[in-house]
Amino acid sequence: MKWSKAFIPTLKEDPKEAETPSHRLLLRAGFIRQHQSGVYIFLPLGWRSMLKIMEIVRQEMDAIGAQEVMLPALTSAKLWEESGRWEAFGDDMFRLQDRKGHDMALAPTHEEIMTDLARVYLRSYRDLPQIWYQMQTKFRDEPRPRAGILRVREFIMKDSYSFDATWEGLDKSYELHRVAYKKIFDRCGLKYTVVEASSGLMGGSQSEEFMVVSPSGEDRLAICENCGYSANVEVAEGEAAPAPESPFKKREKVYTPNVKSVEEVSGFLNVPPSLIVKSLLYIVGDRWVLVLIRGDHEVNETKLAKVLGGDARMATPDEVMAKFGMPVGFVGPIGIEVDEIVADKAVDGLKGAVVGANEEEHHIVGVDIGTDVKVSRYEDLRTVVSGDKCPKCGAPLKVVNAIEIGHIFKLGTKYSESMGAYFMDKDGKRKPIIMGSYGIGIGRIMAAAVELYHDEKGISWPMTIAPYEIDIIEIDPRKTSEIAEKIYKRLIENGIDVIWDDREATAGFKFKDADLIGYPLRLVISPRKVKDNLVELQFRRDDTKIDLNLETAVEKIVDIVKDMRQKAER
RNA sequence: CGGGGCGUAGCGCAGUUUGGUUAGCGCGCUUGGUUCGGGACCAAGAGGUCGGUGGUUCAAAUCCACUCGCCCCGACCA
Repeated sequence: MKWSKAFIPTLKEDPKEAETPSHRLLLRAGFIRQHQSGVYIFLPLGWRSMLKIMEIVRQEMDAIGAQEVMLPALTSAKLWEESGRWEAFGDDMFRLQDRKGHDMALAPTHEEIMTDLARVYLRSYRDLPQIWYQMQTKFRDEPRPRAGILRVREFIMKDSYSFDATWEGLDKSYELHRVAYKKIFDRCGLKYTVVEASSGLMGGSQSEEFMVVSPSGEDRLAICENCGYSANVEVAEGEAAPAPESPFKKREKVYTPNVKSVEEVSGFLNVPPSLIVKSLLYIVGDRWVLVLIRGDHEVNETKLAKVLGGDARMATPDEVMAKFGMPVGFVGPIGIEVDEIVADKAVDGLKGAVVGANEEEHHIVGVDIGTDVKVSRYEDLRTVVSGDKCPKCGAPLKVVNAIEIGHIFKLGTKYSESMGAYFMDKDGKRKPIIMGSYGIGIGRIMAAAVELYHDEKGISWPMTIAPYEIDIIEIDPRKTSEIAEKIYKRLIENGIDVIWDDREATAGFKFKDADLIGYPLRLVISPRKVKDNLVELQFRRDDTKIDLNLETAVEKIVDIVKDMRQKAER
């Protein structure tokens, strides 16, 4: 591509709406443009990178025997009603009606459509296993799109689905995906971790996420730098640091006027939050459950749902007032009449703790949880925090932000059963197809790469997903265009993705653009060096430069590009 | 949905508090010339429903009401 003919609208100044690096740089470098909140246009450079990512994904999916299809984005409400997700998706689903008044949805994911296909054609164990995938636009009406293309309402996802006759088969399909995903992300040049994830309430037995650690990410991971343990905080385990010794040796009720929150209690009584026990009321069906957790900890709703059941919900202040006649801030475990008291493990054995007195304006100090409170069971109910001990090796855990770029998931028979996807097994019995689903966010790979590889000057792409591999910069096009064109053509002949900056502009201008966009290589052609029969090759990543002899430059560059394509594969 | 911020030329902003000529500045754009290894210089130009609607006023970018859109924090959530 000649730059003079290209549509690459770079911006000299930062767009004010962009804060995260990938958002800011992708806008500035002319990769994307916003159309509305959470909806983006991919400009030529951005689309080239997206296509390269998709091609890597395609190659690795095909390599495990997966077959590409293209499903509709415009889907009938009927299928969603069958699986129960017409309701379950709620406001996250974009809905519309056709002229006849039929309900439809813009698909947020494709389990239902795939299952619908499978139930018609996969009738025998002889038809299994199958892996089908597609790359297409998904629609989710996110309550709050953010960070450019990191969280959007319209996005391209690779989603694949496996169909197996046996659970061992599912394990195999899952493992194939896990290996393929590693190859994909390696080839995209990303640094990532694979973490245990929540299998939620879907009844799935296993689920892992592929995460790129980045301050811009929305997910949070607990990682152990000592033994490599890593998990999404939704499911991560860890042992809390013990609370310090309490100043309260004797159990007594104290007057705490207008002091409700943990912070206020901590300040008023001059006691660390870890010695305060929060008492939270949950309603499970028609039962009231009191949940105890340390003041410096947060309840983990995913874990709680596992312990109490999926329908558990926190009681509203009004409900608490109606049943117990006091504000939530003064609820406590002593003398309260509930159906069960469940405590987090970190509360076990706590001595000299501070709890609500079940009486307005009062707390009780010096409480020994084991003896003073009737706890029916201690469970892991809290979200781990930095500094907790690793469950595997005991070293301190770190909690970091991360971008989820892929998720693999053993679905089991949820969809096949609800939608009637059964096959006839060897033994003549009719059985539900065992499914897995596996997603990759194509745009998120692009954004994650920018988050990972950028500096104050701009982006620095991995060779494999750069929009162009090399940028030929002419310092003075009037004097060197013949040489530049010859090299340009020969690089193209050798399969190199090259852009030739033939614009009438100063050298500095071209360098700034090149730095911003982040081409891995630059070939600088200047009259000065050409006189000595030389051209200069510059590397974006480490800002090094080497001189190449004009005669052998092309061969050398081809070797280097090929080498760098490999290196991204690690 | 709660809290905060913003909307003035393609982009970034000033002007709004205290209403008053023809709404400015930088970048970008056009034309001509000079430059040519890190976002060049000189000269001349083009470009605006001041997000929208309604109101107050002799007079509104500026005051009032409503409304639309965008960003950030939180809540929610595949």
